[in-house]
Amino acid sequence: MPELPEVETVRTGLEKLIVGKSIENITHDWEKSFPNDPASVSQFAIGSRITAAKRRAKVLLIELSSNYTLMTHLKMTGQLVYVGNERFGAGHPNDSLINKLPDKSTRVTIKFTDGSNLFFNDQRKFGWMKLLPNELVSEEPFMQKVGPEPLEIEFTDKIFVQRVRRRKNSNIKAVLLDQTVLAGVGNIYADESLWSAKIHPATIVKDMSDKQLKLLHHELLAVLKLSIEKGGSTDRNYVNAEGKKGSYIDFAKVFRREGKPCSRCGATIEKTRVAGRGTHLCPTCQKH
DNA sequence: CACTTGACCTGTCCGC
DNA sequence: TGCGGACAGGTCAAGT
Repeated sequence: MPELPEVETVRTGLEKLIVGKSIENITHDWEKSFPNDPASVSQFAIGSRITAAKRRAKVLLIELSSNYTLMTHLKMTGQLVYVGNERFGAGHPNDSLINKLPDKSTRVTIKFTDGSNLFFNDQRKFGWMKLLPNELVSEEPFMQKVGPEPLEIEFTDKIFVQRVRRRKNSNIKAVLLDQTVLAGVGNIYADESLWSAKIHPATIVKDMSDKQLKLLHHELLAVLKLSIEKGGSTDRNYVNAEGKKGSYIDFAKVFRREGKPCSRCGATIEKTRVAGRGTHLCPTCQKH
């Protein structure tokens, strides 16, 4: 669920909430969620200060004053939630998530010297947080092969078309989900952008025109930008760094709207399987 | 090589 | 009510 807009929203929150804080201690309850050498953790994380919160694709890069980075992937159910000292503070009802943490899904707890905490919660344990020297971050296999950031100005429609066409025999949905083609798109924004561009998700790339692909590029950027504006999509688990949900799902045209009318033509939205994923589409607007 | 499928996990929902 | 199975969907490894 956390895709580019969700991870970017978390990043913005972390930048505001934890940059400048010093780490007092880190604990974890699941090895794969925090697979780091304890000696490195005590030497390069404990006692360090958070200097920046960056993002590349769906990966968060929390930089430390020791020139190490806490590289974090939320995968499907990961959450990074900051909890300050005032648990029952203004704007937070007693039953809000931040008053319940840590809970049974808390995998890693980063305690700061001022008594506040950053909790890495992850129900399904697919996510991870690993400590690396800054210079080794770009050496990670994923970072080596991941494609360009779609919202960077250099990512033109020409480059989009060029990169998508490398996968000429695949269906367009699989290509949008391929992180080596472009970074950050997941199931929600693949479905939403294909609806916007009136393209059937199972369309094979070689059967598509440049005009169609350029339109898809345009619609994808619009969808990603709108979602960032709305704080991302909360389908099930996603919350931002303050434990709050995003509202993009209220603006979604097809995702989780199966059985409901298409806002463009009135036909009933369908759910099917494309590229091994649950796929939402309008059977009338999105023809092969 | 290009492309597809299964594994990693837990919680929820649906049918019997 | 309880129980099995399908499903959720990001990424990597293994398969065709």
